[in-house]
Amino acid sequence: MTDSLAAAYDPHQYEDKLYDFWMKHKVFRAERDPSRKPYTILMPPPNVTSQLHMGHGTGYTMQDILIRWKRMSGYNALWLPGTDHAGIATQMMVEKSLAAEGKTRHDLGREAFTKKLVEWKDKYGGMILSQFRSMGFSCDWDRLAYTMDPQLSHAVRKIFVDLFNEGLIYRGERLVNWDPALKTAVSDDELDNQEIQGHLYHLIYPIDGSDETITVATTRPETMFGDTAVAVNPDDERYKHLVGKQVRLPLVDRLIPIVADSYVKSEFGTGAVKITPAHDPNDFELGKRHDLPRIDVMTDAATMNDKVPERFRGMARFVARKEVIRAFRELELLAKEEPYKTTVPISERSKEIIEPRLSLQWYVNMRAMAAPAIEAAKDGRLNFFPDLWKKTYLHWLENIQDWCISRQLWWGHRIPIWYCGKCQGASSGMTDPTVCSHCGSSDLKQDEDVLDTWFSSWLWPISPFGWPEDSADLEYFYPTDVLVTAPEIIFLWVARMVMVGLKTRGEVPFRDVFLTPTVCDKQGRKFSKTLGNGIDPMEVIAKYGTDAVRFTAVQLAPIGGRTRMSAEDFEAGGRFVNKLWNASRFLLGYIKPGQKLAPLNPEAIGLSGMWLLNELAAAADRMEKSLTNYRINDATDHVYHLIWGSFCDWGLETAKSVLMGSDEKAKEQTLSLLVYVLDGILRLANPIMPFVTEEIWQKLPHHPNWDRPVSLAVAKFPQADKLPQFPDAAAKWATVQALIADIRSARSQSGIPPKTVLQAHVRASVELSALFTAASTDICRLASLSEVRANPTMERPGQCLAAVGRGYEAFIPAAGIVDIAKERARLSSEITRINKILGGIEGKLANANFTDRAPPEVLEQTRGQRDNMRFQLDSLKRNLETLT
RNA sequence: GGGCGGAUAGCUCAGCCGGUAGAGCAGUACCCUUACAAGGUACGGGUCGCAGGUUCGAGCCCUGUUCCGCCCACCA
Repeated sequence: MTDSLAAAYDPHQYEDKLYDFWMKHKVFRAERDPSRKPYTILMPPPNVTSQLHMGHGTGYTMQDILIRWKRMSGYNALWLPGTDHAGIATQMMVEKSLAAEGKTRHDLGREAFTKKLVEWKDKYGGMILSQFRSMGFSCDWDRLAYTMDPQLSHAVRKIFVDLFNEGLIYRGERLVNWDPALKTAVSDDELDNQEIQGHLYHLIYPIDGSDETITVATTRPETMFGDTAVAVNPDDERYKHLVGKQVRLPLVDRLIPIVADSYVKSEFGTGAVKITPAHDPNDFELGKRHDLPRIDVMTDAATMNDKVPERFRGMARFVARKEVIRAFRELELLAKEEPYKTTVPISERSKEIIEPRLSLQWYVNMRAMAAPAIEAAKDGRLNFFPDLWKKTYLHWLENIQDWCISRQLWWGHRIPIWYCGKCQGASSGMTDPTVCSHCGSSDLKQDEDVLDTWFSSWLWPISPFGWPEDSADLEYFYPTDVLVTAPEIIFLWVARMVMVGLKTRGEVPFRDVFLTPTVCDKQGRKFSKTLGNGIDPMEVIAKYGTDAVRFTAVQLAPIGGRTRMSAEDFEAGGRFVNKLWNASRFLLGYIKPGQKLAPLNPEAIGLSGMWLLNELAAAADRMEKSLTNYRINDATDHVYHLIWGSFCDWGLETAKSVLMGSDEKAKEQTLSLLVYVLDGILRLANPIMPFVTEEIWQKLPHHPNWDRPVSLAVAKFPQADKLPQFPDAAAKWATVQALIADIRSARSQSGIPPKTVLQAHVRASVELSALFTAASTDICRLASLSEVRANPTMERPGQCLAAVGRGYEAFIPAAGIVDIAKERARLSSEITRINKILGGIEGKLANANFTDRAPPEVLEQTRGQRDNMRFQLDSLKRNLETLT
C-alpha cells in the first residue's frame, strides 16, 4: 500500500489485494467462542453450475452488509457459504453437451455418466464462488459446504431413514408431472403455466345397445384410448337416464361405464366428461371414487404405447391428437371443434409440456411436519420481512400436499431403498442392507432413482454443522439469525427448512426471513436468460468497481416487490465512491507522515464541528435502525447523505478556512475532528463499500478516540449513544446554514456572478446576531462575501438584495450591480407564493372546526407557521417598496 | 377463478401515529473557487391511477374501480 492516494479511485488496483489481505488475517473466519454471541447467516447455496447474476448481486450483498455490520458490532459473525448440486439443472447441462455429440446418457450408462457429471462439475462448477470473491463477500470459506459432500450426504441418508422408519416416507402410485424430455417426474413447484391457443373437441361416444350417443368435450383427444368411463353430474336431467349404461369407446371398441359424479359441471362443454384416470389428475381422483381401472397409453417419452390401436402406436402425443381427430371425423363422430384457450403446465427446466403420468414414486407425508412450522410463524418465533410474505408461507403450509421426492435422474443422492426380488418389500437403513428386512432374501436391488435436490437443501441449516451428530458447532450456531432469499423459494426451500429444523432440533432454523426484491429490467420484466435482458455483475464491476455495484444494487432495491435496473444506474455509485476517495485524499494531504493526532476536543472545534459530530451520531443512529429492520436501502441513503452532504459539502468546505489558514493550533483541532469523523464514516460505510473504505482507512492515521485493529472489517461499528452529540450547537449551526443558503439563493436568482464580492447586513435578535457575527468567517467563505454584519437594528440599505428567514432579514447592498426590474419580479413572485401559503394557514385558523378539534400542539405549530409567514411577507413587501 | 402487492416529479424509489408532498438520478442557469467538472451553487418540475366516503384536515383510513406485476388453482 502506498502512502498517499491516487488522484482518482481505480477500484481494480485495490480490490484483489484487499481481499487477499482479509483472507490472510482471517477476518471472515468464525470459530466457536462461548464468550461471544454468534450471528449467523446461511448463504442460500447457488447451483454449482450457475453464473452470478444481479439477483445474487443484490440479495447476497444485502447478506454481506448484515454480516459485516454485525461483525463490526462485536458479534461472532458467520456467513456460511456453499453450493448446491442442483440435480436437474446440472444433469441437463451435461446431457446437452452429450446431445451435441449425438449421444444420450443411456449410451454412456449410469456410472460413466455420473463420472462425467463430476468432472464437469469440477471443471465448470464453483465459478460462481470466485465471483462471490469479486463481490467482496465476507463468508467463512473454510466452512464451504457442498450438498454432495460426504458429511451432507450422510445427513440426507439419515433424515431419509428416520422418516422412512417413522412411516412418513412412503411409496405410492400417483399421477406425477412427467417431463417427457427429461424423462423424470418434476414437482409441482418446478412447473410454469403457459396459456396456449388450443381447441376444444366435442367427441361423440355411442351408447352400447342403443342408438343414443353421448358427446364429451376434451382438449386432449389423444388420451381417449385410456378412457375408462364417461362422467356426468348426478343432477343433470339430460343424462340421468344414461347413468349406469355403457359407452362403446370408438377406435378401441371397449365398453366403459357412464358414471355420475358431482365433480362434473353441467354447464361446461357438453356436461359430459371423458374420464382418463391415468392421464389427468382430476380423472385420477374421480377414478379412485368409482374404482375405475387406469390405462396408461403413453411411453416415458410421451409417445403412444402398445395399449392403443396399432395405427397410432409410436406416434408423438400431438401427432396422435391430430390423427385421432381425423379418425373421429372420418367416422362422423366429431361433433364440433372450437378454438379454446387453455393453460398447460410447462417444465421449468426443459420447457416441455408436462404429461400427467401414472407412476410409482416416493413421497414424504408433510402434514405432521407442517403443523409446528405453522405455529412457529403464528406465535412469532419466525418472522418475515416484509411481513406480507408470512401469508404466502402460511397459505402453502395450511394446504400442503405430500412431497414427491423421487426423481428419475442419475445426478443426485440415490434413494437409499432396496427392493426384494422375492417378496417385493422395500428396505432401508444407514448401511446398505444385504438381506431383505421382510423375508431375509438376499435378492436385493437398489432403487434406480435419486432424491429431489431440495431433499438435501432443506437440511442446510443443520447438515453443514455436523448433524446428525449433536456437534458443538450445531449447538453454538443453531438456530441462525436470518435467512435472506428470494420469495419464489418460500415453499421449495424456506418452509421445508423450518419443518426439518423444528423436527430435528425442536427450534426454528432462523428467527427472521428477509425476502429480497425481484430484479427486473427497466420495462419491469424479470431478468431471464432467454430474454437476455439481464445485467452481468462482472461487467458492471469491470466498469465501475465492486463498491459502486454493491452500493447501487442495494440502493435501488426497494423493501418489497421488485426493482428496475439498468447497467447505467451503476455510474452513480461509481461517482459516489470517487467522491469519498477524493474527500479522503484532500484530508490526508494535510497530514504529515507520522503525524500524531490530537484527541477530540469539542471545546475547540466550533459550532460547525459540533454540528458535524452530531451528523455522524445521527447517521449512526439511523443506520442501526435501518439495518435492524432490514431497510438496507435506507442505510445506503444515510451513508450517502452523511458523506456527500454533511462531510463534503459542509464539513470540508467549512474546514478549509482553518486548514488553509495559519493558526496551527486550530488546524490541529480541525484535523483531529475531520479524521475522527472520516474514520467514523468509513466504519459506517464499510459494510456497504468494503474495499474503498478499507483502503482509505489503512492510510488514515490512528485517531486516539477510535480503536485500531488490523482491519476496518473488524473495527468497532459506531454506536450513536456512545458518540459525542451536541444538539444545541447543531441547531445553531443549522440556522447559520440557512442564512448561507438564503444569501446564495438571492445572489444566484438575481444573476450576480459568483466573483462579485458582496456584503451582508443582517437584522436579527441579539442572540442570532451574536451567532452570525461569531460565524462570520464561515459565512463569508461559504456565501462568497467580504463581510457580514449583524445586529437587531440593522438598517436596510437603499438598493439591496434581500433574503428573509426564520427570525432574520439579510440585506445585501447591491447599488449598481442589481437588475432592479429582475429583483422586483423575484420579490413579487415570492410574495405571491408566501401569500398563497399564508392564505391557506389563515383560512385553517379561522375555521372553528379546526381550532376546536385539532390537538393543541398542531394548533401551536400552525400559529407558529402563520407568524413566520407573516414576518416573511412583511419583510418582502417592505423590500419591494424600497427597491426603486 | 382465487390470494397478495404496486400505481407519488421525465426515471428509480421514500413518505412514520392522517397535520403545507421528499431523495437520488436526469433537466435548466451560472461557475474550471487551490479534493473531486465523475465537481460546485442555485433553480424548475407532482390533481399522489380513477370515483366516491369518513374527517376540522386524506398520498396515508374505508368502499368501489382501472391498469401492471407476482403467487396459488383440477374446470374437461
